[in-house]
This record gives sequence, C-alpha cells and structure tokens, in this order.
Amino acid sequence: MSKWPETISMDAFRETWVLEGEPLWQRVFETHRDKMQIKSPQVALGNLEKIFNSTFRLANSKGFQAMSLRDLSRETGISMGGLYAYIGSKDDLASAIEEVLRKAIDDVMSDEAVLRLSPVNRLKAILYGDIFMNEIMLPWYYFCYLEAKGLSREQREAAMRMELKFDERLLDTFKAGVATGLFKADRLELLAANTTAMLQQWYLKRWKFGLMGVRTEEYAAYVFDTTLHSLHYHEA
Amino acid sequence: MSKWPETISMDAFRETWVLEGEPLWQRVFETHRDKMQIKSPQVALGNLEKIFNSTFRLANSKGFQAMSLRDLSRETGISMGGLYAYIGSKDDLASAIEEVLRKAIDDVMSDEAVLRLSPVNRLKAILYGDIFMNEIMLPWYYFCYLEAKGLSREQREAAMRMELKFDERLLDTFKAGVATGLFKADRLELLAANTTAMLQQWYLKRWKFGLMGVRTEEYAAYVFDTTLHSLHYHEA
DNA sequence: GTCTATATACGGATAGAC
DNA sequence: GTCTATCCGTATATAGAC
Repeated sequence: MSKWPETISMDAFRETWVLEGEPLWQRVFETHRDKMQIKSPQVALGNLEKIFNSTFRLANSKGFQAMSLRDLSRETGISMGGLYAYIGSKDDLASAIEEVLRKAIDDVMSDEAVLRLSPVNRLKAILYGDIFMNEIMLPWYYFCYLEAKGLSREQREAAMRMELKFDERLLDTFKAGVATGLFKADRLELLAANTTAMLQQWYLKRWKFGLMGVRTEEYAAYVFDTTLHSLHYHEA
Repeated sequence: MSKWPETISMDAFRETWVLEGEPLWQRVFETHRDKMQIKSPQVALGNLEKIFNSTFRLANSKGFQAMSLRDLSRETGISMGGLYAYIGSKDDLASAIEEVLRKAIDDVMSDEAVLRLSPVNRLKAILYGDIFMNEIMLPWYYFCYLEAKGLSREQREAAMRMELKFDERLLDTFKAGVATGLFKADRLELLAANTTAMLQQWYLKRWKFGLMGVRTEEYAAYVFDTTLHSLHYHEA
C-alpha cells in the first residue's frame, strides 16, 4: 500500500503528502509543542504560521543572525513577550525549522513503495518527488541550506547524513539499472552527487529559473532526461 | 598574447595568474587601501593575511554575522583598536572580500585568448580554469556564496551578474560548437546553468568530495567529460 | 602603528500587569 | 494568552595613551 500516486504530477504529490496549509502548521505544532507555553492548537496554528513565515521573509532578506526578534515582532504583529510564548529562544526557532523539514523529508523518503518500481520509474519517482517537495517547502529548504552554520552540530550533521542518504538512494537506483543492463556509466557516485546538486538548484537558484521562465514540471523533466542520458539509457 | 598556458594543469594555472601568497595580499592591499589607516605595505600585508584568514575560519564555523570582532581580535592576536586600523567597519570587511574575489574573477575571465580556441578546447579551458580558481581561492568563494545576504544590494547584484555572465560564456561556447556541428543538444541554457552548478559544488560540497576522495583535476575531468557527453560530442 | 579603556546602543530574554 | 516595561550582557566603534 504505497502512498505514491500512480501518476507523477505536482497535483497528485500535493494531495498525497499534504505538506502545506493547515496540516503543515499542525505538524509544526506537534514537533514544537514542548517548547511552547501555548496549549490550544486553535490559538497557536495561526500564530505559528505568522512567526515561521515572517522568519523566512526576514532571514531571506538579511539572514537569520542579522534578523532581531524585534524585527520578527514587528513583522508578525506579535509582541516580544508574545513571541516567547511560542519559542523557547531564538535558536530554538531555527532548530524547529530544521526539525520540521527533516521529519517531512523522512516521511516521504521512508515510503518503501518506490523500491518496488523498475529502475527507470523509481528514478522518475525520486527526482520528480524531490523537486515537487522542494517547490512546496521552498522556504524551509532554503533556510536550512543557507543558515546551516547557525544550527547545532547535531543538526548540521543530521543534514549532511540526510544528503548522503539521498545520494545513496540515487546510487542504488543507478546500480539496480546497471544490474539489469538498462543503465551503463562509470563514476556513478559522482553522478549521484551531481544529480543531487541539480535538484538543489531548484530552491537555491530560484532567481535564475525565474529569469529563464522555467516551470517546476519542466525542470523535473529536464533533470530526469539528463540523468537518463548520463546513464546511457535509451527507450526500448 | 594570451595569459593562458598551453598545457591545462593546476600548476600552470597557478603560475599564470598568481592568486595566492604575497601577490594576493598585495591585491588586497591595493583594493582595500582607502579603508585603511596603515600606509606601509611592509607592515600591512602580514596583518591583512591574518585578518582575512581568521575571518574565513570564524565565518566558516559560526557565520560572519555571528562572529564578533572580539573573536577576530582573539584569533588574529591583533587588538580591537588595531583591527580598526585595517578595516573601516565590520561590513567593510565582508565587502572587501567580495570585491577582491570579483576583481580576481574579472581578471581571469576578461582574458580573451580562450575565445580563439576551438569549442572543445575553449570549454576545457573554461571548466578547468574555473575549478582551479575555486580550488585556489576556496575560502573566498565559499564566503561570498554563503554570506551573500550580508552584502550590500549592489554587491549581491554584482555577484548575480557575474554568475549570469559565466553562464553566457558557457552558452556561447556550446553554441559555437553547435554551429560547427561538433555539439548537439537542446535546452542549452539549462545545460549551462547546471554546468555552473556542478562547478560550484567544488567549493560548496568540499566535505562530500573529501569523503569520496576525489581530487581537483579528477573532478575537473569529470565535469568536462560529462558536459561533452551532454553535448553529444564524440571524439573523431 | 598598536594598545587599553570606554562610550553607546542594541539584542535576547523575563517579570508581571491585564 | 498577550502585552508593556525592564534587565543585563555583549557588540561595534572610538578616544587617547604609548
């Protein structure tokens, strides 16, 4: 019983995993509960949304360290004292962002249904899935990438482990294809690393893709085709 | 009269452009002169080296914003007052780093000799040259990429323009090859963007290449081969 | 040219009223 | 549950001695 949709499309992905809107803030509420003084979800959800989104805006323009909690207070319309009912400290806020994203990625990645797909379809599911997720949770990815140095050592290492795990996932898929004679390439490890890099571009170089007028599914298709080509794959 | 060496190797590149050691700190001294109270290069060069290298170390571990000038004072062994004889302000320091790197890149990129090479050799010169430069000035690149948000709007925009210019440079090379029938590919613009991304990995993902045991020239060769393959190039 | 000592402000965090 | 007022440490930056 896979959670993976039959058709690989942005809409199907959205419906399957539900990583935005109220369910997202529910997730945040759950993971962040112990750091908050607020008990009622009714009250909390809206304010969490304001706090996290404002943090993304401010961190994006001046950086998280440079952003003061007074800035955040102004941007959210919540007083300094009010903010502290939702966060234990400024560092906790950054920490929570990393934690929420990591859990979300873990959820999607631990779905083992993709492993039962043929190498080509598995590759497609992984690449498209990752780009759709980048698209939906863009500010979370962007924050975690660029503010990584502000996180604790444990969290930085967790992020690196996640990336290596993702590379491994790609590598295994490549190898599965090589084993059945579908794919052929040397330096598979480097190919995996650079495929990951291409995917990360989708949130890191948004300004460039904006200028070029490239859309999400178009980019996913490009990455997929390019990777297949590097694997010397030719459709039967 | 090109400055480009006949043989494309790390050593040849090093000798040609001289972007490290005393000549580098000379460059820093020149560009940064107006912000400093110190007149004598004799005295300044050594201290500039200490200040910039310590800044890279500290910014690399905790981020530039999070690093205090007291940290920098401790790390360099220069007193607070002493530091201010070398920098106008903390922001000036970040600004100077961006400026020095941008000028260095400009120097190397404005060498028009590569334009006279055949498409394949030109591509090789650009890719290898960029990676060698990333290798030599690694901390400068890394700093400018990850601390970009702390720079002025002008500097951020200059950095984006530089990247677009580099993409253009690749794109022109691809097109030259297509025109002569050597290369064949669609989505050349995306290919250029992702080639740039692959190159940037060399300073962004040093930890990963370290784990994998990949060396500079090996990576350059990989990027070159991969790009040629994407361009459907086959040696005669 | 380099240091110590200090001015000044701003940031994170909390107490306590409502 | 949210606000205002305030504490206190630390940061940038400078003045002035040596």
